[in-house]
Amino acid sequence: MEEILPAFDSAFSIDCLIFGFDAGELKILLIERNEEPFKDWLALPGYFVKQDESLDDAADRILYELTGLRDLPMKQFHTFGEVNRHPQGRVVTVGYYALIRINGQKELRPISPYARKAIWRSVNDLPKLAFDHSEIFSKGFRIIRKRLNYQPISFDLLPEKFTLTQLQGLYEAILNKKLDKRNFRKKMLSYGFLKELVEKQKGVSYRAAKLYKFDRRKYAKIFQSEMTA
Amino acid sequence: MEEILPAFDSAFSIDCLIFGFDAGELKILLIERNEEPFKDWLALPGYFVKQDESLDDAADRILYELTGLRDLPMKQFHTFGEVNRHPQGRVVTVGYYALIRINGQKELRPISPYARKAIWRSVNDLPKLAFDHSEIFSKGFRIIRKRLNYQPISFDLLPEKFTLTQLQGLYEAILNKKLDKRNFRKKMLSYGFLKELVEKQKGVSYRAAKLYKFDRRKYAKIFQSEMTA
DNA sequence: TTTAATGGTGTAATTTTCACACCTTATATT
DNA sequence: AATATAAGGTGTGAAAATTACACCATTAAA
Repeated sequence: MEEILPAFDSAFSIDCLIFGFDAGELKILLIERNEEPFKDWLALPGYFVKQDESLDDAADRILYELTGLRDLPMKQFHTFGEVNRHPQGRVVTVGYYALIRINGQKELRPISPYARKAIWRSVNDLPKLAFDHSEIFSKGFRIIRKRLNYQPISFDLLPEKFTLTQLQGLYEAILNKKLDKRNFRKKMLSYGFLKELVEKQKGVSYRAAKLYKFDRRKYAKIFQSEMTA
Repeated sequence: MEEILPAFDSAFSIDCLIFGFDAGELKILLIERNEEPFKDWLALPGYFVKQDESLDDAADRILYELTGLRDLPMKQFHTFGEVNRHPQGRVVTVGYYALIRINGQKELRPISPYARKAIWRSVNDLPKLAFDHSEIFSKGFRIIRKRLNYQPISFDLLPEKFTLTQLQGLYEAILNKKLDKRNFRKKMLSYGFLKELVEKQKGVSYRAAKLYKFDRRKYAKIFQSEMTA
């Protein structure tokens, strides 16, 4: 191959915003860095892209190496390219996000030595993060929150079987406001992608709620235009 | 600075999707390449980012050098990172877009020798473009079209004074469907950011239409939440 | 004066959104 | 067994937004 690319001291990286939902709180997955710079700081799971892998592939690999999570349906949300965002050189980073089920995941265990551990932290209680990761988080969260107004995206955050109250709690956590119970239920059910189960909630000390499942088939049919973009 | 970045043969670039509107047609700005690879092909205006400039700064500079257009309010829409998208090495490119007034622009004149000229082409009649630019165009156009459903973004595409019919024609060109005249007018006027002028259209051989101006102040007030994200 | 072309306007039906309160059911406690 | 606790579950009316729909007015050119 001819060498015509500019000879830069630069690289690109991926940073991942992985949202989870647990105990009524929206959480995000962070790693404890085990490498300079920002050794011992909390950071978004992120690392350099290799030369022979696409951004999407890199996002999958990097998330796996740093947290043990695999094959999440991650999507790009923004690319960050300020000149001095990385102390050791020019690094442009592509932000990816996914929304997942916390409890559906086995133990989080970093494979790579660059992360000491991976932990969930409430989005309402985040410390200052390494690099410009606090800003990456803010930007990504804003984008995802807005997206929720146009299309329901949150089913991957819940257990497979869930109650309408759980679903509402999730929406409230993301949008950061109270919703009306009757109107919320009416609207969600009207979409037609919730499948009512015979089964009921168990182990609660009050009236057990009906459980629902998310019907991906119908969801995809309804929102296919949004999904292709 | 310590050298710790991976020593890759790689670079990042910017590609710009500049939309214009003229004679009832939505157009896009292309350059005729004057450099290998893809010499003589049509391409999106795009080039490499320098090491000491941010992505946003690079987008401004590159567009200026290739087309003579300056200081457009460009925004990122997606980053493309397939391994073999560039024949000469690993190049990740960040897509930016803007919507502008074709006639408000002085003559388009590339400053850089990399482009022979810059031309407007109808989006409905695009040839195969250099690199993966055809795909970049498709993806960007889809994203922008969808965005139009949530917020009016198109005033920069029209002359300063415009008729409601022109505005409707623009919406129809972007959304690629017919709209109802009365409903469209009612809705647009209800936003409150169109200022009716006393002046009328001139030089038409039929009843002259009222002219309107876009009130940026009011627009910003109404859509500020969308603009900060 | 006629024609061609676009400008400009209103209403009723439908759908969507929003605000709002009470009885029911399951369990735990006494 | 009775009661207390905690959440489950349900409907209606008002207001707002969306949709469908057709005809006369105005201007300049022929």
